[in-house]
Amino acid sequence: MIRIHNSLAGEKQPLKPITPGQVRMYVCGLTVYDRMHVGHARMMIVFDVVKRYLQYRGYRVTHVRNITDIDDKIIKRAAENGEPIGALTERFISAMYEDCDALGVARPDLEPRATQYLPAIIAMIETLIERGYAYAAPNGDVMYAVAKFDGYGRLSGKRLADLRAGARVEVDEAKRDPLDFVLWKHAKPGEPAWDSPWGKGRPGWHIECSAMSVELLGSHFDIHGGGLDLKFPHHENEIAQTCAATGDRFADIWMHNGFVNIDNEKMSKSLGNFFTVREVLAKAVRHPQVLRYFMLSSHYRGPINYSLEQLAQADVALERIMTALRDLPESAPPTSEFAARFQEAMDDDFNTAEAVAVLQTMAREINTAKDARDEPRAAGVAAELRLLAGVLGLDLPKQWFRLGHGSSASSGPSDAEVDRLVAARVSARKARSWAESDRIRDELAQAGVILEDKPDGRTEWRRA
RNA sequence: GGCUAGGUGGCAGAGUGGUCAUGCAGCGGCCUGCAAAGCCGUCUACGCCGGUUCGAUUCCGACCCUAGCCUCCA
Repeated sequence: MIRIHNSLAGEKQPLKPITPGQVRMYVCGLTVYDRMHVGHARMMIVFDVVKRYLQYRGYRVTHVRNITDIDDKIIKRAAENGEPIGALTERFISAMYEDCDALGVARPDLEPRATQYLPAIIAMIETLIERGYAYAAPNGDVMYAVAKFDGYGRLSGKRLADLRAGARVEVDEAKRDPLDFVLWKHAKPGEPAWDSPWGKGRPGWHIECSAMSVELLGSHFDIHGGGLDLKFPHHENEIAQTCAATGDRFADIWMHNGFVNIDNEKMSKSLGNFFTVREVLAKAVRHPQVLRYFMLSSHYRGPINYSLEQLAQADVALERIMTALRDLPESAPPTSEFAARFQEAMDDDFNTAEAVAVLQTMAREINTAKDARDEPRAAGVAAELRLLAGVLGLDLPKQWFRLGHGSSASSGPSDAEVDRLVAARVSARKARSWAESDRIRDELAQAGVILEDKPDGRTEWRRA
């Protein structure tokens, strides 16, 4: 039984798919006007792992992740660049794929874009007006009348009165209630616009997710996810829109991943304290899997503090697993003694930190078997380790030991040169010329290459 | 001000009413020509104050502190 923390209930609840054996999940994706940063990467990785694990547990998963390809920031950025909007969004959609592919984040099953769903969006707004939940404002916008929806605030634990009291009220003549939000924005001259019953304009941000999720998954589905910052108002508004328009329950479980912090402050565009995935992968880690391991080593709901030190720790920890797996045949039949503990951890609201601890325990078991010269067992546990790591999306790259951290790999000697020096040292050791042997080892150490002499006379090397 | 999370050993980070997180770092040992890797052993932990309990880091209450949301944001 998989239990998931449901933001709507404030507690863990058992996953009970509406259709047995099948999980339908909608995750709010990106607004494509810039490169992904590490915070986005966390969301991508978290729900990638959710999907992989549900599949591992035998569910068929339909994973929808939208792309917001029209909104104020996109329009603004395109204008700044003097670039057509379509060209801008295509560029950053490609960039998103590039980053996700590097991180091993699987593509969603369906990836709707707002601009492709205008009819569904407009239809939903019309329904909301018909049902009295929305109104056309004098300025041409269409607004959602928050007060009309009974359950407003349930997800985020807010009350309308509190919201009004604490509101830094933006005076907007078009709104009957300061908390009302826009469903349809009338177009200003020069802005991209679609025809609608209310004149030319574009959809508000919240309505697109309501319309697209209902269109693709129906008015009642299993999981709706996204970053914690979307809980209010975005998801609150989605619930208000969808439930009012369909009369159905919408998502049963709401999942929110925590933030990536820097110096204990949220990483975000507005604070300017963000690192893009591309620069992190290029400069801060030897392999994208290090970033994934870093994300997995703490719980998805809590905050995670981004720093080079933390990445270095993740690197060392992942290397321990790589080292255990080294030199073992991949074809061995896997053991099945750790899956239960792994599964117990993951069943409990996707406790990847605990799951990773199981992986580390397996690494120790492999090393112990190696020490005991029990190769079949070492290979068997290694095979199971690979299997379970795969469920977390860790693919354990073969080239790991050649990679090294950034600088040593790029500026040091080539692999061929290292191989040559290592061979020379093996000869020296055979002749018991320890001075020469140590000289070569020191030379390589200077270049960031660490040697390991094996009991059988071989010498392996890796970059630090 | 309202609401929501959280405060765990040198660091990171899980978890639990009474024997183990896990990784890194430290210390002692084994292994090694010496190393490296690995293995074994080992060390100071649960913000503060009360309460419940045979027993609380784990439950309850107050307090202090931190972060987030209440405005676009994964």
